[in-house]
Amino acid sequence: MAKEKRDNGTEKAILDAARKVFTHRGFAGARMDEIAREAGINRALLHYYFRSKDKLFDLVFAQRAREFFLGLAGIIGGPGSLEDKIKAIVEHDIDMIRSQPDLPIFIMQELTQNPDRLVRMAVESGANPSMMMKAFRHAVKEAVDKKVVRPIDAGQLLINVMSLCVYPFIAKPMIKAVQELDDKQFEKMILKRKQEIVEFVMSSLKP
Amino acid sequence: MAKEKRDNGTEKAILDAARKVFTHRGFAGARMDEIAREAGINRALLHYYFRSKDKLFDLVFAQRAREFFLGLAGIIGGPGSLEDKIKAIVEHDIDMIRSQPDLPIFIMQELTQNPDRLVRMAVESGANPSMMMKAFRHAVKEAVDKKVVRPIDAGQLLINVMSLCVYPFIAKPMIKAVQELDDKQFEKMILKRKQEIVEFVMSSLKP
DNA sequence: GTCTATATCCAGATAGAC
DNA sequence: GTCTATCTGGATATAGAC
Repeated sequence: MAKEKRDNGTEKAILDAARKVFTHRGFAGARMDEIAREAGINRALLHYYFRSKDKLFDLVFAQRAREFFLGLAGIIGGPGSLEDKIKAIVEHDIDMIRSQPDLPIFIMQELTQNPDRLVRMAVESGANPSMMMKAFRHAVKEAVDKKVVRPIDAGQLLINVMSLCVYPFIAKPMIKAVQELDDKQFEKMILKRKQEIVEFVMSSLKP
Repeated sequence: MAKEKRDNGTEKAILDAARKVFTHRGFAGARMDEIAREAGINRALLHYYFRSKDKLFDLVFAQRAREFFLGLAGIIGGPGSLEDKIKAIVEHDIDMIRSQPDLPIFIMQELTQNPDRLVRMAVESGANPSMMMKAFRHAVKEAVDKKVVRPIDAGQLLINVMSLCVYPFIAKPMIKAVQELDDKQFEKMILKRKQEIVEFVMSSLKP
């Protein structure tokens, strides 16, 4: 198995494993040993590739946060009518989170633990919140002026849409218990939800 | 400082401290040492009172989960029209979480880590999800029959209302960054939100 | 580059004095 | 009941052989 230089296969295996374990357990709950096993190697090799748990975590977190934000930022800040944006946000959010259900809670948990991290990352990535919100506010204003939607605060509306998409995944165990769903039924509920959210929001916005 | 029997003051101080630290850091991130310092005592005394970290955590979690659910269950399962229920849920949720912002993320994180915990606790507490949902479904059906609201799935509606209330707190650091709010402005946004949510939901439900 | 073995550190838990 | 000192286990990190 001896290779000569840094093995990309191994490096990728580690990063994949780290992503999985950190996302599921959080930084404090993650064990280097579990990451190693998941990657099919041993702890020593982990440290050979990424020196420390902190360093590895930083890489993973940055990557995951980007996943979570970048697509979204593009939609919110991009062109299109308000209705287009809302539909695209719902589509994007639900698909993204469905394929990695514990992503949001991971991001939020680590972010509450260390809020400046986000600010630092945002600066580095060159993302521009104020441009993005400006575009969104503009779309809202346009729709209101055209009388296709009732007057509403753009900030609150954006929070509403995100809430409706993300929360069900965060609260999954609770919802399953309260509504007595098994995994299959929960999945079915989520599938209906894209349409449900768009309908719920657009219906609320009718003038 | 020597007392003779179990000191209620100390016990309470410990539980308060544990509640605070566990809720903020999660089980894995919490340190017995931090709890001790927060309670103004030392680690040894912690163990004297509550034997182990696990035991202490179980107490705290059970208490917190009850806080989160019980009031809510009463509202959802209780009497009143659909609109009454919705208003009461929003009122209750926002007030509760405002006074302890990292409660939801704590519950959800620990619950994903160990989903059966909730089921066990529910059984012990005698809570009855199916009765509760039945009452809620009934309220929805009644409102639909009376034509005061459009037809809608009761389960999805309940998720919608909870989402709108809880998510903003979970996503606080993100919202602050994206919408460029400081703490004061965030607080103002939340204050407006009770009214905003009720309006948003009722407006969506119009037939 | 990958492994086994080991060092180091830290956090939970106990012993024993007061 | 409360403290200081200590034990023990587990987890991160390094050394060194292959």
